[in-house]
Amino acid sequence: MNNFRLRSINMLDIKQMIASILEKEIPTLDDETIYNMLEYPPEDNMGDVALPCFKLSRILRKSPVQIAEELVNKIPSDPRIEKVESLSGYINFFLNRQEFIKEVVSTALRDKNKYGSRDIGKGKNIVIDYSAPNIAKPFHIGHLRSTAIGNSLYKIFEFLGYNSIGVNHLGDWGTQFGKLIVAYKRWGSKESIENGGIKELMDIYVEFHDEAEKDPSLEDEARQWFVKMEKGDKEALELWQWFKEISLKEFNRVYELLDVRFDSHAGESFYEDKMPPVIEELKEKNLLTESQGAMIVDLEEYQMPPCLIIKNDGSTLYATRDITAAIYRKDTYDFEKCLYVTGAAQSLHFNQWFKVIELMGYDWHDKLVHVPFGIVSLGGEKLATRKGKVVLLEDILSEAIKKTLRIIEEKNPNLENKEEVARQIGVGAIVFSDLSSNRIKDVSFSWDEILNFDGETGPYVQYTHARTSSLLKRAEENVDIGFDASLLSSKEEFQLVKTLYLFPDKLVAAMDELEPSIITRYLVDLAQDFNRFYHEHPILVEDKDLRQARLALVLAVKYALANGLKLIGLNAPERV
RNA sequence: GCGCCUGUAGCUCAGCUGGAUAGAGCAACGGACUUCUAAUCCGUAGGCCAGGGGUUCGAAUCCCUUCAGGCGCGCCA
Repeated sequence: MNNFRLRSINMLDIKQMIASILEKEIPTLDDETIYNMLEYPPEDNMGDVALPCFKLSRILRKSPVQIAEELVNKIPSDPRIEKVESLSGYINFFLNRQEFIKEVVSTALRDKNKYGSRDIGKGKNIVIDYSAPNIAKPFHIGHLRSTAIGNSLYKIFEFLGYNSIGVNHLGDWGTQFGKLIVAYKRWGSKESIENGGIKELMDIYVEFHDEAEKDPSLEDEARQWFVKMEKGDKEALELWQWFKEISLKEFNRVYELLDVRFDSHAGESFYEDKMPPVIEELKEKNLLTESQGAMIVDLEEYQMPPCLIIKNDGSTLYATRDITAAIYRKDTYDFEKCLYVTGAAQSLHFNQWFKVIELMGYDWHDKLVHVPFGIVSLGGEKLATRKGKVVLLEDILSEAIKKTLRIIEEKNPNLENKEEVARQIGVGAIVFSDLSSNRIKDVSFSWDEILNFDGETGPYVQYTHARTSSLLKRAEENVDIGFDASLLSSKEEFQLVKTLYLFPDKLVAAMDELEPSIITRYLVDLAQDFNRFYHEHPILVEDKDLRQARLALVLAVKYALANGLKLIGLNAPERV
């Protein structure tokens, strides 16, 4: 999504600052080019921003070492820069630390819970399709990915000024309901379903598949029930509605725990009556061809298998629904982008129907974006609802909450509202873990790993945030931008500020790459730098000026941690 | 068979718009609580960046190729 890409959005952009100085000294290059050549050096003794001169070598026909040395001497002194050095072909810029610290910390203190936010998406709508569980099937660990990634993207776009529209495209239509009706009539009862909820529905669904292997006529029966649903049969629709209610009740319980909300729940059934005109349109545009009794859009020209629109029995498919839904959403929301947060296994499907939208002549086809993620496996095996091989998300969340409560009882038994804090941290641990590696990687579910609260975890970052709160509460004094930055002179403090400085850029990178894990990992870095600082330097010291300066840094970090946590869908409790 | 994705420390992963000695966490071992919450911090150990070619002043990063794993490839979503 390169059209989201911006240069740094920092008010204080140190690369920009240095690029504009260099531009005057290197007339052959514009500041844009120089800007992109600048990098952050790996070691402290190499300064804070560096320009490798190797590429200049060819243009200027001199050795990189020579170029670096000559340029260093030409660069005029600047109050924002402490010194400039040349080292083996690099020009290393050392910032005026005091000024840099002042600027970065003050910005955070001024912006507070808006720190890092922007209005670059002002007036633009982003539709995000995520979660989308199937009715009557359990909400398992695999569904968490779509939910967590989508929810986080929702918040990131909002924070950067877009108007996000969250859509839960519920899987609430299809032949599986026919199967459920058959199963219910044979093995279910009103009471058992009322009591057992989705677990009971799943059990009879699994039973259906077991029995259907022996008796294939059950499949026909199921299909007939689905046909009845489509024809508006009262009994069928009442059962469907009932299954849906039971499922939604449970889903909502999970969404409540996760703090996830949607702006629309228009699912598959919503598009039932909207498909015929779209099919008509496909016909009019001469895109449909008959093949083996079905209607398809041929995509051979584009090196893809055909996109199936209508089955040979006349019923529609998911591509039909997705095409219809996309057109509906474009009409309804006039989106800048419409994101589909679903598994990587569906890539081909999305490429196919995106192409169909293009062939229909819609110029907004390039605003549709599939946001794929890797699969969750369980001990190396794929999760399969039909086999009953699942780990329910609710079970994982409640285990994590229980564990958190035990830790609180042990470490901080006098904590107020333990239950709520335990929920925030327990759930946070799970969500954080799910958002900590690149979306595309497959993950293997492990109880040990997901219930680990040490190291690079949600509880670690939340704990660090609570530390900042605790310090500020104990201090009981006003912290403002009047602090003396020259007192923050240690390497831990400077390192912490350097990391803090990156926060706004990380948000843009996360949006640009549609990758919440960029924020998750950043928070770990920031928390690590903070904890080192915390360990090394007492904050609540006697000296008022020093205390004020350190508290200002603590508060600035607190804003970044809290805002970052919020953007990946976690709470930031004041006390743990 | 064709296509897409992945392969970095024992494990889980960063780093991939090429740049300075490849970084974290977990696990292991050794340290640090009379002091702001030890869900913390410090140290030790652990790498032919899957293999092989190429491009380049410079490759974990780009290109080609081989291997391994995952996923997909017409009436499920």
